[in-house]
Order: sequence, then C-alpha cells, then structure tokens
Amino acid sequence: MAFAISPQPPPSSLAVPTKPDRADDPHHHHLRLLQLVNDCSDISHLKQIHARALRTAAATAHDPQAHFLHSRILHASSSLSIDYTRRVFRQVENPNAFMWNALIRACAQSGDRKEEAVSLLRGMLEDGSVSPDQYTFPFALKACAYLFALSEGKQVHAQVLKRGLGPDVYVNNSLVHFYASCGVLEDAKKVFEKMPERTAVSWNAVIDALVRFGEFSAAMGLFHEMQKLFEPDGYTMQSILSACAGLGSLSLGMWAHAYILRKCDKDVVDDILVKSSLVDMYCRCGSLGMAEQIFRRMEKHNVNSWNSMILGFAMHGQAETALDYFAQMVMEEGLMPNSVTFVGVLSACNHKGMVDEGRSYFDKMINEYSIEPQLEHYGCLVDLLARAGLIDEALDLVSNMPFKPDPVIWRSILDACCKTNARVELSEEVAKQILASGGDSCSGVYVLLSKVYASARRWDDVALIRKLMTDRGVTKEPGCSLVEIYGVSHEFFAGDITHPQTEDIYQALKEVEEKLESAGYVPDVSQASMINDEHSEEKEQSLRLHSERLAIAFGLLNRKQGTPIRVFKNLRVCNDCHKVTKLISKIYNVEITVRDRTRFHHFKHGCCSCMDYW
DNA sequence: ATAGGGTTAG
Repeated sequence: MAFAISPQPPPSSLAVPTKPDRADDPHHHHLRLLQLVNDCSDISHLKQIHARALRTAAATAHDPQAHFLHSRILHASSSLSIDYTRRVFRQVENPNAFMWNALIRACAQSGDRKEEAVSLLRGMLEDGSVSPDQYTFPFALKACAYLFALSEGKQVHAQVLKRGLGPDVYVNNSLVHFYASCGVLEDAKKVFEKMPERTAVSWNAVIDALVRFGEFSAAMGLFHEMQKLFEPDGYTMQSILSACAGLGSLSLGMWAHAYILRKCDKDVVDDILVKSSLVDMYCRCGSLGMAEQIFRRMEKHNVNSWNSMILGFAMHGQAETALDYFAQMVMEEGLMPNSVTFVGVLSACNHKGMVDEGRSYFDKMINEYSIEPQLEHYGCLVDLLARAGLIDEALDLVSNMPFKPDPVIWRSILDACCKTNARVELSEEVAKQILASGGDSCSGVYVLLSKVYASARRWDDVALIRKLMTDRGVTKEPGCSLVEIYGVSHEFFAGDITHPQTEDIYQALKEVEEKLESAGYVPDVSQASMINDEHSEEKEQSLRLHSERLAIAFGLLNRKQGTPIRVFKNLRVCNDCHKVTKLISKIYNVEITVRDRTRFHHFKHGCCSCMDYW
C-alpha cells in the first residue's frame, strides 16, 4: 500500500510527494506521475494519482503526454478495477491499441465479463481507427476459450491471419489453447504443427490438449520430442503425470516421478500442484501407499492436495480413511472444502454403500458449505441410493434435481435394476430414456437391458435385444485388460489368442481352474447374459475367456515373486471373475489389484478390498 | 503488456 518511491508513508490527503525545487518542472512532474502509476497496486491510490493529474496541465485533452499517462492508468487499473478501466477508457479521445488492449485484457481476466472482451474486439474492428495487434488477440482468445465460443474464436483466427500475425508465437499458443478448450483437438494440433516458432509453452499447450482428450500415448510421444528442445516445467510435468495416471501405468508413472527428481528445477520439485499430481498419479496407478507417502511428506497442503488424497482413498474403497481425511482437512488445517472435495467424499460413501452418511454429506455440502451440487454430486448420490436398492428414492432425486439427467445417471439406475429382478418395466423405461437422449453409451444400454431380462429369465427378450443390436449395428464394447510385467504392458481381449505366450497362458488357466474346482468353485453365470439359453456350457466358456482371466494367468506365469499383479481393465469386473480372482489370490498367495472402469479392487488372501460391494 | 495450473460421478 505504501508508495514504492516514498520512504515515508504517504500523507492521507494527497498521494503525490513533491520536492519544492522541482515542483514547477512540468516534465519532471509528468515522469513522477508515470512512476507513481506504474508502482500502484491499489485502486484508491490510483484514483488519487489520476485526480491529481487531472488537476494539472499534464492532463488536458489533446496533450500527448496526457494520452500516454492515460495509457499507463488504463494498464494499471486493468488488473485492479474493470469499472474504473472502462470509465477512463470512455473519457479518452482516440484510444490507441494499447488502451484497447488494456480494457480487453481486463475483461478477459475478469470472472464475469468475458463476453465483453469479445464484443470489445468486435467494436475495435468496427471502429477501424486502430488495428488490433499481437497483444490484442491473446486476450480475446483467452475469453473465447473460456466461453467455449468456437465460432467467435474462429473469426478471431481469421483476423489474425488477415493482419499478418499468423507467425506470432504468443498468438499461436493462445490459438492452440483456444481450440483445445473448445473441443477441437484437430485444429489445436494443426495450429501447433504450422507454428514457425515454438516455445515451451507451445509444447505444454498441445501436450495438455492431448491429455485432456485422452490421447495419453500421443502426449507421451510429444513429451519425448519436447525434451530435445526445451526443459519441461511444472506445467509439463503435471500434464505428463496426468497422462501416466490415464494410462494406469505404474512403471511409467514412477519413471515420470524419477524424471522430476532427476531433471527438473527445485521449484518444479517443490511445486505443490506437481506434488498433488504425483499423489493423484500414484492413486490412479494403484499405489495408494506411495500416494500417502508423498502426501505426508509435503510440507504444505492445500485443497487440491487433500482432494487428490480423498479421491484416492475413495477409489480404493477406503471410505473411512477418506472421511477421516476430510475431517482432518477441515478441523485440523481449517481448509475450506470445495465441490471436488465433496465428489471425493460422496464417492467414498458410494463405494462402501454408506447411504446415511452420503445423504448427510450431501446436505452438509449445501447447507454448511454453501456449495451448489453439480451433476457429478447428484450422480454419486443417485448411484449410491440405486445400488443400495433404494431405486425409488434415486428416481425421486433424479426428477427433482435441477439438471437434465445424463446417460451416466440413467445407467446407474439401469445397473441397479439388473441386480433387483423385479423392475423390468422401469428398466425398459429408463433404457428408452437413454436411447432417446442419444449419446455414445448406447451399446452399454443394450447390454444392461439384456442383463435385466436375463435376471428375470426372459430369454426371448434377451434374444430380441441381441437381434436389435445386430440390426442396428450396435456392438458390445470388447473387454480388454492390461497387465504390466517388468514395465511392459501386455494387452488381452476376451478370448485373445494373439499373445506369443498364448499356449502357456491357456495351460496356466486350465491349471487354475482345476485348483479352483478342487477348492469348491462353481461358476457364477448370472452375468453372462448375452447367451440366451439356459445351457451353461457356453456361458461358462465365455466367462473363462474374460480378458482379466488371461491377464491374471499371464501375470501368474511371469510375475516377480512378492510383487502384486496389476491389472487394468476397461469394463467393470463381473461377479464370476471377482470370485475367481479372490480364490486365485488365496490359492497362489498372490496380491492382485484390478483397476476397474470405476475403482480399484485389491485381492489378497481370498478377500477383496471392496468387500464384495461394487 | 501478451500464452498455460486441477481434477471431479459410473
């Protein structure tokens, strides 16, 4: 608050200290004012300086010096008060590009005036007396990116080219970010590829875009390219850790961790967000222990790092610990939970079927923390209720929530219907809803509906669904499991016979089955519902070939003693595989972790961490 | 003066 050039606190009345011998020198006075404006970080002081300037000759209308001073005032105010920036701007005759930029920047950085940034650029173009420059477009594009204003941004892009700013690296970085944020990965990549000059920011922008679009391997590929040219920074590493998490590859994640420690600057190593990303990566790659270790060794936590840890415990089924961490975060560190925190908390309750707690945290979020529930929060609660068998309460919640239910929500209901036989009509209704709302999850709907019919033993309807799927060209998403051995990922589809060790794998599977049978295992065919007769031979066969069986068998053949077998599966684990995996963990005395579509299962001594609730 | 820093449900 004190003026940088004033050794004493300023007198309350006036902000401008003057020296008597120079007070009459207008040039010196002007420079003094400029200096004061530049150093100003407080809007009321800025206003005082401005007022002072207006009272002196230095600020008369056509004075070029005044014009310059106003530029500085606009620039300084743009990060302090948009209203003031706008007012000053209106008073200026013939604003130059710098002044327009200051106002556009102010709007683009504000929380609620992004639209204005775009319309100002439009006004600037229509006005035509000054041309936007290489500074204008990044500001405008930032606003477009935030607003998901694809067509506006494309027009901005056209202006960029028209005005010969095509090669500008800042503008291009903004364009990459803009296209990615508007969901057009192809265009983001195109801009990146055409850039005549790139900085580390350019690489970060495109890598981040790939990660957000789920193209994790492509992101890793570009990272390796980037390393030849630039030193990765905290932004890079956060994206890379996120890619490792997406791939679910612990060895890759550990490599990235080591890379940070070995190659990155201290400020990256100590970066709280990088550390939170590490926590998140270890959670998603199945190593809750490593995640906890990093979390505990952090010298400082914030809401992000707590969220990573809480979500981690939730996805590993450790609901009590997740809730305990939530309490610690609030009570001991006095931090304010945010909406993501509650996604973690509700998801923890969900994975353990804690209905009362879930309802109570949902209320707490609204009433105690004034957080508006988002679709995700409703999603958690609906799933929690439905899976606990409270389908009517779940439906009630769906019809009363202020969002249009998305396919994920309907799926939760349908999923629950599969497990409670009596709701065939409801399931049909829900299935209709999902199919009507379109979306890309349709194949899942057919599969679920056929499971509902199967659980009601309505085989004719199961057959009908199968026919519908054939007629409509809907295919079931193939099950696929990955298992990592010595840092190499091996991929198996259901019934896969393409792996070089296929013979050994099937031999091992056979041995496993014999051991299982002598341990009293009987196949659970309840979820092999796409086979429409009651002869279970074919069903058992299809279960036997589920991708995770192959992956686990391969893991048993090749594992290093004492290390768990880690499987990453694209679909949810079926009942029978769950049962089999539990038995394998006991008979072979091996730990197996399976990362499902939604969560982790840790199999050990014949039990699973999910306690058979998933 | 200018480009990027969270996530999130199943």
